[in-house]
Amino acid sequence: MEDYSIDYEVQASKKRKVAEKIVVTVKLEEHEGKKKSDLNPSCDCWSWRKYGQKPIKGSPYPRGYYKCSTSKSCSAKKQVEICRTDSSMLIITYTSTHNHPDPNSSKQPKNDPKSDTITTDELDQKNVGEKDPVVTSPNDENKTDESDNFLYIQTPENEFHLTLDPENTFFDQEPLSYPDLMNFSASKTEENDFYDELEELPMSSSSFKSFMRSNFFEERVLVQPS
DNA sequence: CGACTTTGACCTGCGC
DNA sequence: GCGCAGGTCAAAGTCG
Repeated sequence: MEDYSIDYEVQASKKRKVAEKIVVTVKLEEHEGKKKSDLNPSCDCWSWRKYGQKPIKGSPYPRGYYKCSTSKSCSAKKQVEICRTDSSMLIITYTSTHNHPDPNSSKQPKNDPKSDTITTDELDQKNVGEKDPVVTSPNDENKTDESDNFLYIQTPENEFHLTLDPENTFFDQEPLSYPDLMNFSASKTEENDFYDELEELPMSSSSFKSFMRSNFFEERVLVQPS
């Protein structure tokens, strides 16, 4: 996972031309037993409104489409899907940027006493000074985006990847490393073989929803690239 | 009652 | 041009 070049060029996807994409990987398993009441949605600076869901070919899991509901004029969007190789991982793809200030910027404390999670501010602080060459921010000029607070790692596919893992062990356990991600797009045969072994979506859309909300919003612990 | 989710239909881009 | 697949719309339903 080294030597990823930094490039913010517009990505031309296989199916569609997509502007800048930011891909975030979130580990979920820590939260499976938690209740909604235990969650801390405020960890997410933005509110999102779901506007669609589609099954994705080759994936047992549907992809959810969300728009920023903080501001009607905001064009920020995200797509959320479960990692194909590890159902405990979420893959969140952000497209477009927010055109309004962070709604929680004034009320989000540096350290939330009710949460042992790392806030986006903390993430930023931790990331600042990191000498890892793969760490970057795609949005140096426009600091209103939540992307400002994330760790971005760009793959050769011109996508920025952020890994969030409550145990900081993502790369150690490696449910899905960058090389793995690359392999997905590189090897159709292996991909299809893998899909043959996958089962049906193990959860209803509603449980998927709560599962998404709860797990993605609650914890943001930065992985230390090893 | 407002905000949000669900879901089928429709739109659009890409490969053949 | 056609068909497929991803992305979006919008009406209806749900929830707090």
